[in-house]
Amino acid sequence: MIDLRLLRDNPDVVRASQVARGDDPDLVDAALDADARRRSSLSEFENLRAEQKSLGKQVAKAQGDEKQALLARTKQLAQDVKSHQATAAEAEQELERVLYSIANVIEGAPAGGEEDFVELKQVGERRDFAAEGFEPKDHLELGEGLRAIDTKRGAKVSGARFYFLTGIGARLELALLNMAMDQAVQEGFTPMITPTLVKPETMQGTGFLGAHADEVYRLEKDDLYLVGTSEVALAGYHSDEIVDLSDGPMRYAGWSACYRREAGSAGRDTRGIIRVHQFHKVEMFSYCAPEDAEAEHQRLLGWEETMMAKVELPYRVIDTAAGDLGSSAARKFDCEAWLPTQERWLELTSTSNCTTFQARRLGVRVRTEDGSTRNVATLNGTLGTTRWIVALLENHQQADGSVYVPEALRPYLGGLELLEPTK
RNA sequence: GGAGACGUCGCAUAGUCAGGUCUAGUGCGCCACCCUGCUAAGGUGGUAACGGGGCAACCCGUUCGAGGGUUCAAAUCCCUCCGUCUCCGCCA
Repeated sequence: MIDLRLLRDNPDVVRASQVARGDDPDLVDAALDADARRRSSLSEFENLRAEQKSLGKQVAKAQGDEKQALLARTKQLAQDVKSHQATAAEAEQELERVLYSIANVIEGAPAGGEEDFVELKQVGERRDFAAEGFEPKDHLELGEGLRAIDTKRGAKVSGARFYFLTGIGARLELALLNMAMDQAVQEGFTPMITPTLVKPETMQGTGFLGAHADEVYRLEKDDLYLVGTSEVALAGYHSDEIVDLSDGPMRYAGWSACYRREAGSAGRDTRGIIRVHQFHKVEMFSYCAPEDAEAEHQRLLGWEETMMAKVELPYRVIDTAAGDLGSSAARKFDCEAWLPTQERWLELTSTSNCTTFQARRLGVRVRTEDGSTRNVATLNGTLGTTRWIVALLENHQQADGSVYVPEALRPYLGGLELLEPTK
Protein backbone atom coordinates (compact mmCIF):
# COMPACT_ATOMS: atom_id res chain seq x y z
CA MET A 1 0.00 0.00 0.00
CA ILE A 2 1.34 3.39 -0.90
CA ASP A 3 1.80 6.19 1.61
CA LEU A 4 -1.41 8.18 1.98
CA ARG A 5 0.56 11.25 3.08
CA LEU A 6 2.71 11.13 -0.02
CA LEU A 7 -0.48 10.87 -2.03
CA ARG A 8 -1.93 13.95 -0.33
CA ASP A 9 1.24 16.04 -0.31
CA ASN A 10 2.78 15.05 -3.64
CA PRO A 11 0.07 13.58 -5.86
CA ASP A 12 2.11 14.45 -8.96
CA VAL A 13 4.89 12.09 -7.89
CA VAL A 14 2.40 9.24 -7.71
CA ARG A 15 0.79 10.24 -11.02
CA ALA A 16 4.18 10.25 -12.74
CA SER A 17 4.93 6.80 -11.31
CA GLN A 18 1.61 5.48 -12.59
CA VAL A 19 2.36 6.85 -16.07
CA ALA A 20 5.85 5.32 -16.09
CA ARG A 21 4.35 1.93 -15.21
CA GLY A 22 1.65 2.25 -17.86
CA ASP A 23 -0.97 2.33 -15.09
CA ASP A 24 -3.91 4.72 -14.76
CA PRO A 25 -2.88 8.10 -13.24
CA ASP A 26 -6.54 8.97 -12.58
CA LEU A 27 -6.50 6.47 -9.73
CA VAL A 28 -4.59 9.12 -7.78
CA ASP A 29 -7.51 11.53 -7.95
CA ALA A 30 -9.95 8.74 -7.19
CA ALA A 31 -7.92 8.00 -4.07
CA LEU A 32 -7.83 11.66 -3.04
CA ASP A 33 -11.60 11.89 -3.45
CA ALA A 34 -12.13 8.71 -1.46
CA ASP A 35 -9.81 10.05 1.24
CA ALA A 36 -11.76 13.31 1.50
CA ARG A 37 -15.05 11.44 1.73
CA ARG A 38 -13.63 9.14 4.36
CA ARG A 39 -12.37 11.99 6.50
CA SER A 40 -15.61 13.94 6.46
CA SER A 41 -17.80 10.90 7.10
CA LEU A 42 -15.42 9.77 9.83
CA SER A 43 -15.52 13.06 11.71
CA GLU A 44 -19.35 13.15 11.50
CA PHE A 45 -19.47 9.69 13.01
CA GLU A 46 -16.90 10.54 15.68
CA ASN A 47 -18.81 13.63 16.81
CA LEU A 48 -22.03 11.66 17.16
CA ARG A 49 -20.21 8.91 18.99
CA ALA A 50 -18.68 11.37 21.44
CA GLU A 51 -22.14 12.75 22.20
CA GLN A 52 -23.52 9.26 22.65
CA LYS A 53 -20.78 8.38 25.11
CA SER A 54 -21.25 11.46 27.23
CA LEU A 55 -25.04 11.03 27.30
CA GLY A 56 -24.52 7.40 28.23
CA LYS A 57 -22.75 8.49 31.39
CA GLN A 58 -25.64 10.75 32.32
CA VAL A 59 -28.07 7.89 31.77
CA ALA A 60 -26.14 5.78 34.20
CA LYS A 61 -26.47 8.39 36.95
CA ALA A 62 -30.04 9.57 36.22
CA GLN A 63 -33.17 8.34 37.96
CA GLY A 64 -36.90 8.21 37.22
CA ASP A 65 -38.40 10.76 34.78
CA GLU A 66 -35.05 12.34 34.06
CA LYS A 67 -33.72 8.95 33.01
CA GLN A 68 -36.71 8.29 30.74
CA ALA A 69 -36.20 11.64 29.03
CA LEU A 70 -32.54 10.92 28.41
CA LEU A 71 -33.33 7.46 27.06
CA ALA A 72 -35.70 8.94 24.51
CA ARG A 73 -32.88 11.12 23.22
CA THR A 74 -30.21 8.46 23.24
CA LYS A 75 -32.35 5.95 21.38
CA GLN A 76 -32.58 8.27 18.41
CA LEU A 77 -28.88 9.06 18.74
CA ALA A 78 -28.04 5.36 18.65
CA GLN A 79 -29.75 5.08 15.27
CA ASP A 80 -27.77 8.04 13.91
CA VAL A 81 -24.49 6.67 15.23
CA LYS A 82 -25.16 3.33 13.58
CA SER A 83 -25.95 4.78 10.18
CA HIS A 84 -23.01 7.19 10.23
CA GLN A 85 -20.71 4.41 11.32
CA ALA A 86 -21.83 2.35 8.34
CA THR A 87 -21.23 5.29 6.02
CA ALA A 88 -17.77 5.87 7.43
CA ALA A 89 -16.92 2.17 7.13
CA GLU A 90 -18.00 2.17 3.48
CA ALA A 91 -15.87 5.23 2.77
CA GLU A 92 -12.92 3.56 4.48
CA GLN A 93 -13.34 0.42 2.38
CA GLU A 94 -13.62 2.41 -0.81
CA LEU A 95 -10.40 4.25 0.02
CA GLU A 96 -8.63 0.95 0.74
CA ARG A 97 -9.89 -0.52 -2.51
CA VAL A 98 -8.48 2.38 -4.52
CA LEU A 99 -5.23 2.50 -2.54
CA TYR A 100 -4.60 -1.20 -3.17
CA SER A 101 -5.01 -0.68 -6.88
CA ILE A 102 -2.10 1.77 -6.93
CA ALA A 103 1.31 0.13 -7.25
CA ASN A 104 4.41 1.27 -5.39
CA VAL A 105 5.98 4.56 -6.46
CA ILE A 106 8.97 3.78 -8.64
CA GLU A 107 12.42 4.95 -7.59
CA GLY A 108 14.83 5.22 -10.48
CA ALA A 109 13.38 2.44 -12.63
CA PRO A 110 13.35 3.20 -16.36
CA ALA A 111 9.89 3.98 -17.78
CA GLY A 112 8.18 1.57 -20.14
CA GLY A 113 7.34 -2.12 -20.49
CA GLU A 114 9.13 -5.46 -20.48
CA GLU A 115 11.41 -4.53 -23.40
CA ASP A 116 12.47 -1.18 -21.95
CA PHE A 117 14.95 -2.48 -19.38
CA VAL A 118 18.44 -0.99 -19.15
CA GLU A 119 21.36 -3.39 -19.34
CA LEU A 120 23.80 -2.39 -16.60
CA LYS A 121 26.62 -4.80 -17.38
CA GLN A 122 27.69 -8.15 -18.79
CA VAL A 123 30.00 -10.48 -16.91
CA GLY A 124 31.86 -13.59 -18.09
CA GLU A 125 32.60 -15.16 -21.45
CA ARG A 126 29.95 -16.88 -23.52
CA ARG A 127 31.21 -20.16 -25.00
CA ASP A 128 31.62 -20.50 -28.75
CA PHE A 129 30.33 -24.04 -29.37
CA ALA A 130 30.96 -23.76 -33.11
CA ALA A 131 34.64 -23.15 -32.41
CA GLU A 132 34.64 -26.05 -29.98
CA GLY A 133 33.23 -28.18 -32.76
CA PHE A 134 29.92 -29.42 -31.39
CA GLU A 135 26.28 -28.52 -31.27
CA PRO A 136 25.13 -27.73 -27.69
CA LYS A 137 22.28 -29.83 -26.32
CA ASP A 138 19.48 -28.18 -24.44
CA HIS A 139 19.04 -28.67 -20.69
CA LEU A 140 16.32 -31.30 -21.03
CA GLU A 141 18.28 -33.48 -23.42
CA LEU A 142 21.30 -33.19 -21.13
CA GLY A 143 19.16 -33.78 -18.05
CA GLU A 144 17.59 -36.88 -19.56
CA GLY A 145 21.00 -38.17 -20.63
CA LEU A 146 22.23 -37.74 -17.06
CA ARG A 147 18.99 -39.26 -15.75
CA ALA A 148 18.68 -36.07 -13.77
CA ILE A 149 15.38 -34.68 -15.06
CA ASP A 150 12.19 -36.63 -15.78
CA THR A 151 9.40 -34.47 -17.19
CA LYS A 152 7.43 -37.35 -18.70
CA ARG A 153 6.73 -38.91 -15.34
CA GLY A 154 6.22 -35.44 -13.85
CA ALA A 155 3.38 -34.95 -16.33
CA LYS A 156 2.04 -38.46 -15.64
CA VAL A 157 1.86 -37.84 -11.90
CA SER A 158 0.95 -34.14 -11.71
CA GLY A 159 0.36 -32.79 -15.21
CA ALA A 160 2.11 -30.35 -17.51
CA ARG A 161 4.92 -28.19 -16.08
CA PHE A 162 5.75 -30.73 -13.37
CA TYR A 163 8.92 -32.79 -13.22
CA PHE A 164 10.98 -35.12 -11.11
CA LEU A 165 14.59 -34.37 -10.32
CA THR A 166 16.22 -37.78 -10.08
CA GLY A 167 19.60 -39.06 -8.97
CA ILE A 168 22.29 -36.53 -9.76
CA GLY A 169 19.59 -33.99 -10.65
CA ALA A 170 18.20 -34.09 -7.14
CA ARG A 171 21.70 -33.89 -5.70
CA LEU A 172 22.52 -30.95 -7.96
CA GLU A 173 19.53 -28.95 -6.76
CA LEU A 174 20.33 -29.68 -3.11
CA ALA A 175 23.95 -28.71 -3.75
CA LEU A 176 22.99 -25.38 -5.34
CA LEU A 177 20.54 -24.47 -2.62
CA ASN A 178 22.84 -25.58 0.18
CA MET A 179 25.63 -23.50 -1.29
CA ALA A 180 23.25 -20.54 -1.43
CA MET A 181 22.17 -21.10 2.15
CA ASP A 182 25.77 -21.41 3.36
CA GLN A 183 26.72 -18.15 1.66
CA ALA A 184 23.75 -16.39 3.24
CA VAL A 185 24.60 -17.69 6.70
CA GLN A 186 28.21 -16.56 6.25
CA GLU A 187 26.96 -13.07 5.41
CA GLY A 188 24.95 -12.99 8.62
CA PHE A 189 21.51 -13.98 7.35
CA THR A 190 19.27 -16.03 9.61
CA PRO A 191 18.35 -19.23 7.77
CA MET A 192 14.61 -19.95 7.67
CA ILE A 193 12.39 -22.75 6.43
CA THR A 194 9.04 -21.10 5.90
CA PRO A 195 5.37 -22.04 5.54
CA THR A 196 4.25 -22.30 1.93
CA LEU A 197 0.56 -21.89 2.73
CA VAL A 198 -0.41 -18.45 3.98
CA LYS A 199 -3.53 -16.55 4.96
CA PRO A 200 -5.22 -14.06 2.61
CA GLU A 201 -4.06 -11.03 4.59
CA THR A 202 -0.43 -12.13 4.33
CA MET A 203 -0.76 -12.65 0.58
CA GLN A 204 -2.57 -9.33 0.22
CA GLY A 205 -0.03 -7.53 2.37
CA THR A 206 2.90 -8.54 0.23
CA GLY A 207 1.16 -7.27 -2.89
CA PHE A 208 0.74 -10.54 -4.75
CA LEU A 209 -3.02 -10.29 -5.06
CA GLY A 210 -2.87 -7.19 -7.25
CA ALA A 211 -2.56 -7.33 -11.01
CA HIS A 212 -0.96 -10.78 -10.95
CA ALA A 213 -3.47 -12.52 -8.68
CA ASP A 214 -4.05 -15.14 -11.40
CA GLU A 215 -0.53 -16.40 -10.84
CA VAL A 216 -1.34 -17.56 -7.32
CA TYR A 217 -2.77 -20.93 -6.28
CA ARG A 218 -5.63 -20.73 -3.81
CA LEU A 219 -7.08 -23.47 -1.61
CA GLU A 220 -10.74 -22.56 -1.65
CA LYS A 221 -11.80 -24.91 1.12
CA ASP A 222 -9.29 -23.61 3.63
CA ASP A 223 -9.00 -20.01 2.41
CA LEU A 224 -5.23 -20.32 2.12
CA TYR A 225 -2.82 -19.40 -0.65
CA LEU A 226 0.22 -21.30 -1.89
CA VAL A 227 3.18 -18.94 -1.95
CA GLY A 228 5.13 -18.24 -5.12
CA THR A 229 8.17 -17.36 -3.02
CA SER A 230 9.22 -17.47 0.63
CA GLU A 231 9.27 -13.66 0.43
CA VAL A 232 5.59 -13.83 1.35
CA ALA A 233 6.16 -15.70 4.59
CA LEU A 234 9.28 -13.71 5.44
CA ALA A 235 7.47 -10.41 4.93
CA GLY A 236 4.61 -11.64 7.09
CA TYR A 237 7.02 -12.89 9.76
CA HIS A 238 7.23 -9.50 11.49
CA SER A 239 3.77 -8.24 10.55
CA ASP A 240 2.11 -6.06 13.18
CA GLU A 241 5.39 -5.77 15.04
CA ILE A 242 7.61 -2.89 16.05
CA VAL A 243 11.04 -4.25 15.25
CA ASP A 244 14.50 -3.19 16.41
CA LEU A 245 16.89 -2.14 13.65
CA SER A 246 19.43 -0.49 15.91
CA ASP A 247 22.00 -3.14 14.89
CA GLY A 248 21.34 -2.59 11.19
CA PRO A 249 19.11 -4.49 8.77
CA MET A 250 17.47 -7.75 9.82
CA ARG A 251 18.30 -10.33 7.17
CA TYR A 252 16.64 -13.69 6.59
CA ALA A 253 17.41 -16.42 4.08
CA GLY A 254 14.29 -18.42 3.33
CA TRP A 255 14.29 -21.89 1.85
CA SER A 256 10.96 -23.01 0.40
CA ALA A 257 9.03 -24.65 -2.35
CA CYS A 258 7.43 -22.07 -4.65
CA TYR A 259 4.19 -22.53 -6.54
CA ARG A 260 3.08 -20.62 -9.63
CA ARG A 261 0.06 -21.16 -11.82
CA GLU A 262 1.80 -19.75 -14.93
CA ALA A 263 -1.68 -18.78 -16.09
CA GLY A 264 -0.58 -16.13 -18.55
CA SER A 265 2.31 -18.06 -20.05
CA ALA A 266 0.60 -20.80 -22.04
CA GLY A 267 2.97 -21.99 -24.75
CA ARG A 268 6.02 -20.20 -23.29
CA ASP A 269 8.99 -22.23 -22.12
CA THR A 270 6.99 -25.44 -22.28
CA ARG A 271 10.04 -27.65 -22.70
CA GLY A 272 12.00 -28.81 -19.69
CA ILE A 273 12.07 -27.10 -16.33
CA ILE A 274 12.49 -23.43 -17.23
CA ARG A 275 8.94 -22.50 -16.33
CA VAL A 276 7.24 -24.90 -13.93
CA HIS A 277 4.43 -24.94 -11.37
CA GLN A 278 6.68 -25.91 -8.49
CA PHE A 279 10.31 -25.17 -7.84
CA HIS A 280 12.60 -24.54 -4.90
CA LYS A 281 14.37 -21.41 -3.92
CA VAL A 282 16.66 -19.74 -1.43
CA GLU A 283 15.53 -16.17 -1.01
CA MET A 284 17.16 -13.27 0.81
CA PHE A 285 14.89 -10.91 2.68
CA SER A 286 15.85 -7.67 4.46
CA TYR A 287 14.06 -5.36 6.80
CA CYS A 288 15.90 -2.02 6.96
CA ALA A 289 15.54 1.70 7.52
CA PRO A 290 13.96 3.45 4.50
CA GLU A 291 16.99 5.70 3.96
CA ASP A 292 19.24 2.60 3.87
CA ALA A 293 17.08 0.71 1.37
CA GLU A 294 18.85 1.78 -1.79
CA ALA A 295 22.25 0.76 -0.39
CA GLU A 296 20.78 -2.53 0.88
CA HIS A 297 19.40 -3.17 -2.60
CA GLN A 298 22.93 -2.88 -3.99
CA ARG A 299 24.19 -5.26 -1.30
CA LEU A 300 21.57 -7.86 -2.21
CA LEU A 301 22.52 -7.53 -5.88
CA GLY A 302 26.15 -7.99 -4.86
CA TRP A 303 25.38 -11.25 -3.05
CA GLU A 304 23.46 -12.49 -6.08
CA GLU A 305 26.45 -11.75 -8.29
CA THR A 306 28.69 -13.62 -5.86
CA MET A 307 26.50 -16.69 -6.42
CA MET A 308 26.57 -16.18 -10.19
CA ALA A 309 30.36 -16.13 -10.00
CA LYS A 310 30.40 -19.34 -7.96
CA VAL A 311 28.49 -21.23 -10.61
CA GLU A 312 30.74 -19.69 -13.29
CA LEU A 313 27.96 -18.59 -15.62
CA PRO A 314 28.07 -15.71 -18.13
CA TYR A 315 25.38 -13.24 -17.14
CA ARG A 316 24.14 -9.71 -17.44
CA VAL A 317 22.43 -7.41 -14.95
CA ILE A 318 19.37 -5.46 -16.02
CA ASP A 319 17.49 -2.58 -14.44
CA THR A 320 13.88 -3.66 -14.98
CA ALA A 321 11.49 -1.13 -16.53
CA ALA A 322 8.65 0.32 -14.48
CA GLY A 323 5.92 -1.55 -16.35
CA ASP A 324 7.58 -4.89 -15.64
CA LEU A 325 7.90 -4.39 -11.87
CA GLY A 326 5.71 -6.22 -9.41
CA SER A 327 3.19 -3.98 -7.71
CA SER A 328 5.26 -3.85 -4.51
CA ALA A 329 8.60 -3.01 -6.10
CA ALA A 330 9.99 0.50 -6.52
CA ARG A 331 12.98 -0.86 -8.40
CA LYS A 332 14.18 -4.28 -9.51
CA PHE A 333 17.46 -5.71 -10.79
CA ASP A 334 17.65 -9.11 -12.49
CA CYS A 335 20.68 -11.29 -13.15
CA GLU A 336 20.17 -13.20 -16.37
CA ALA A 337 22.38 -16.09 -17.44
CA TRP A 338 23.11 -16.84 -21.06
CA LEU A 339 21.19 -19.77 -22.48
CA PRO A 340 23.26 -21.10 -25.40
CA THR A 341 20.66 -23.27 -27.11
CA GLN A 342 18.09 -20.51 -27.24
CA GLU A 343 20.66 -17.74 -27.69
CA ARG A 344 18.93 -15.58 -25.14
CA TRP A 345 19.23 -14.44 -21.54
CA LEU A 346 17.36 -16.30 -18.83
CA GLU A 347 16.40 -14.69 -15.50
CA LEU A 348 18.09 -16.47 -12.61
CA THR A 349 17.80 -13.86 -9.88
CA SER A 350 15.62 -10.91 -9.16
CA THR A 351 16.05 -8.39 -6.38
CA SER A 352 13.36 -5.85 -5.51
CA ASN A 353 13.35 -2.80 -3.28
CA CYS A 354 9.79 -2.61 -1.96
CA THR A 355 10.54 0.52 0.09
CA THR A 356 7.78 0.89 2.72
CA PHE A 357 5.03 -0.51 0.47
CA GLN A 358 4.81 -4.00 1.99
CA ALA A 359 5.62 -2.89 5.52
CA ARG A 360 2.79 -0.38 5.57
CA ARG A 361 0.15 -2.97 4.76
CA LEU A 362 1.75 -5.57 7.02
CA GLY A 363 2.27 -3.16 9.93
CA VAL A 364 6.03 -3.58 10.27
CA ARG A 365 7.45 -0.53 12.05
CA VAL A 366 10.44 0.74 13.98
CA ARG A 367 10.57 3.07 16.95
CA THR A 368 11.94 6.49 16.09
CA GLU A 369 13.99 8.72 18.37
CA ASP A 370 11.03 10.92 19.23
CA GLY A 371 9.12 7.85 20.41
CA SER A 372 6.74 7.54 17.49
CA THR A 373 6.79 4.78 14.89
CA ARG A 374 7.36 4.57 11.16
CA ASN A 375 7.32 1.85 8.55
CA VAL A 376 10.49 -0.03 7.61
CA ALA A 377 11.64 -0.82 4.09
CA THR A 378 11.63 -4.41 2.85
CA LEU A 379 13.78 -5.92 0.12
CA ASN A 380 14.19 -9.35 -1.36
CA GLY A 381 16.52 -11.15 -3.73
CA THR A 382 17.10 -14.60 -5.19
CA LEU A 383 20.11 -16.63 -4.15
CA GLY A 384 19.35 -19.84 -5.98
CA THR A 385 16.48 -21.75 -7.64
CA THR A 386 15.75 -24.96 -9.48
CA ARG A 387 16.01 -23.00 -12.73
CA TRP A 388 19.73 -22.49 -12.19
CA ILE A 389 20.13 -26.14 -13.18
CA VAL A 390 19.02 -25.19 -16.69
CA ALA A 391 21.77 -22.62 -17.19
CA LEU A 392 24.34 -24.74 -15.39
CA LEU A 393 23.77 -27.82 -17.55
CA GLU A 394 23.75 -25.93 -20.83
CA ASN A 395 26.75 -23.71 -20.19
CA HIS A 396 28.95 -26.37 -18.66
CA GLN A 397 28.17 -29.24 -21.02
CA GLN A 398 30.91 -31.20 -22.72
CA ALA A 399 30.83 -32.75 -26.19
CA ASP A 400 30.10 -36.21 -24.74
CA GLY A 401 27.05 -35.05 -22.78
CA SER A 402 28.82 -34.82 -19.45
CA VAL A 403 28.70 -31.60 -17.45
CA TYR A 404 31.53 -29.73 -15.76
CA VAL A 405 30.93 -28.95 -12.07
CA PRO A 406 32.07 -25.45 -11.00
CA GLU A 407 34.67 -25.62 -8.26
CA ALA A 408 32.62 -23.85 -5.62
CA LEU A 409 29.87 -26.41 -6.04
CA ARG A 410 32.03 -29.52 -5.74
CA PRO A 411 32.10 -29.69 -1.93
CA TYR A 412 28.32 -29.95 -2.06
CA LEU A 413 28.48 -32.89 -4.48
CA GLY A 414 30.95 -35.03 -2.62
CA GLY A 415 33.86 -33.62 -4.61
CA LEU A 416 32.38 -34.55 -7.99
CA GLU A 417 34.11 -32.69 -10.85
CA LEU A 418 32.00 -33.98 -13.72
CA LEU A 419 28.36 -35.05 -14.01
CA GLU A 420 28.30 -38.05 -16.31
CA PRO A 421 25.54 -39.93 -18.10
CA THR A 422 24.58 -43.08 -16.32
CA LYS A 423 24.04 -46.28 -18.27
C1' G B 1 -12.16 -35.75 14.63
C1' G B 2 -14.41 -35.60 20.15
C1' A B 3 -14.40 -33.14 25.23
C1' G B 4 -12.83 -29.18 28.26
C1' A B 5 -10.07 -24.64 29.71
C1' C B 6 -8.28 -20.17 28.00
C1' G B 7 -7.09 -15.46 24.72
C1' U B 8 -7.03 -8.04 28.44
C1' C B 9 -2.32 -1.76 26.20
C1' G B 10 6.24 -5.30 26.21
C1' C B 11 5.74 -9.65 30.13
C1' A B 12 2.54 -11.38 34.21
C1' U B 13 -2.16 -10.55 36.03
C1' A B 14 -7.19 -7.92 38.12
C1' G B 15 -11.82 -6.93 35.88
C1' U B 16 -16.23 -11.08 32.87
C1' C B 17 -20.62 -14.76 37.24
C1' A B 18 -24.58 -9.88 38.80
C1' G B 19 -23.43 -4.53 31.49
C1' G B 20 -22.88 2.00 33.29
C1' U B 21 -17.99 5.05 38.88
C1' C B 22 -13.10 0.76 33.35
C1' U B 23 -11.08 7.52 31.34
C1' A B 24 -8.99 -0.90 31.56
C1' G B 25 -6.36 -1.33 37.94
C1' U B 26 -1.81 -3.65 39.86
C1' G B 27 3.18 -5.96 39.70
C1' C B 28 7.56 -6.61 36.68
C1' G B 29 10.34 -4.42 32.88
C1' C B 30 11.69 0.17 30.54
C1' C B 31 12.57 5.82 30.56
C1' A B 32 13.38 10.51 33.23
C1' C B 33 14.37 12.84 37.69
C1' C B 34 15.43 12.72 43.17
C1' C B 35 18.39 10.52 47.05
C1' U B 36 23.48 8.51 47.36
C1' G B 37 31.22 8.77 47.71
C1' C B 38 30.10 4.28 44.03
C1' U B 39 26.70 0.20 43.50
C1' A B 40 22.38 -2.05 45.44
C1' A B 41 18.01 -0.57 47.81
C1' G B 42 14.49 3.47 48.14
C1' G B 43 11.39 7.84 46.38
C1' U B 44 8.58 10.72 42.45
C1' G B 45 6.70 10.90 37.73
C1' G B 46 6.11 8.77 32.92
C1' U B 47 5.43 4.53 29.98
C1' A B 48 0.05 0.59 23.88
C1' A B 49 -1.11 1.13 18.86
C1' C B 50 -3.90 3.32 15.03
C1' G B 51 -6.99 7.27 12.87
C1' G B 52 -9.11 12.50 12.81
C1' G B 53 -8.44 17.73 14.30
C1' G B 54 -4.75 21.60 16.06
C1' C B 55 1.19 26.00 15.12
C1' A B 56 1.23 23.81 19.85
C1' A B 57 -0.21 22.40 24.83
C1' C B 58 -3.95 19.23 23.85
C1' C B 59 -8.84 17.38 22.27
C1' C B 60 -11.85 13.50 19.94
C1' G B 61 -12.54 8.57 18.08
C1' U B 62 -11.23 3.17 17.34
C1' U B 63 -9.01 -1.26 19.35
C1' C B 64 -9.65 -6.03 25.58
C1' G B 65 -7.87 -12.72 19.66
C1' A B 66 -11.15 -11.55 14.82
C1' G B 67 -16.01 -10.65 12.90
C1' G B 68 -21.24 -10.20 13.67
C1' G B 69 -25.51 -9.45 17.15
C1' U B 70 -28.47 -7.68 21.64
C1' U B 71 -28.70 -2.81 24.33
C1' C B 72 -29.55 4.07 25.41
C1' A B 73 -24.71 1.74 26.91
C1' A B 74 -20.43 -4.31 25.94
C1' A B 75 -13.67 -6.29 28.20
C1' U B 76 -18.44 -8.00 30.58
C1' C B 77 -24.42 -11.03 27.49
C1' C B 78 -25.39 -14.08 22.62
C1' C B 79 -23.54 -16.26 17.78
C1' U B 80 -19.63 -17.56 14.24
C1' C B 81 -14.57 -18.01 13.27
C1' C B 82 -9.20 -18.12 14.55
C1' G B 83 -5.37 -19.36 17.94
C1' U B 84 -3.14 -21.63 22.51
C1' C B 85 -3.19 -25.44 26.29
C1' U B 86 -4.99 -30.30 28.57
C1' C B 87 -7.23 -35.07 27.77
C1' C B 88 -9.20 -38.83 24.26
C1' G B 89 -9.33 -40.97 19.27
C1' C B 90 -6.77 -41.58 14.56
C1' C B 91 -2.25 -41.29 11.70
C1' A B 92 2.94 -40.48 10.48
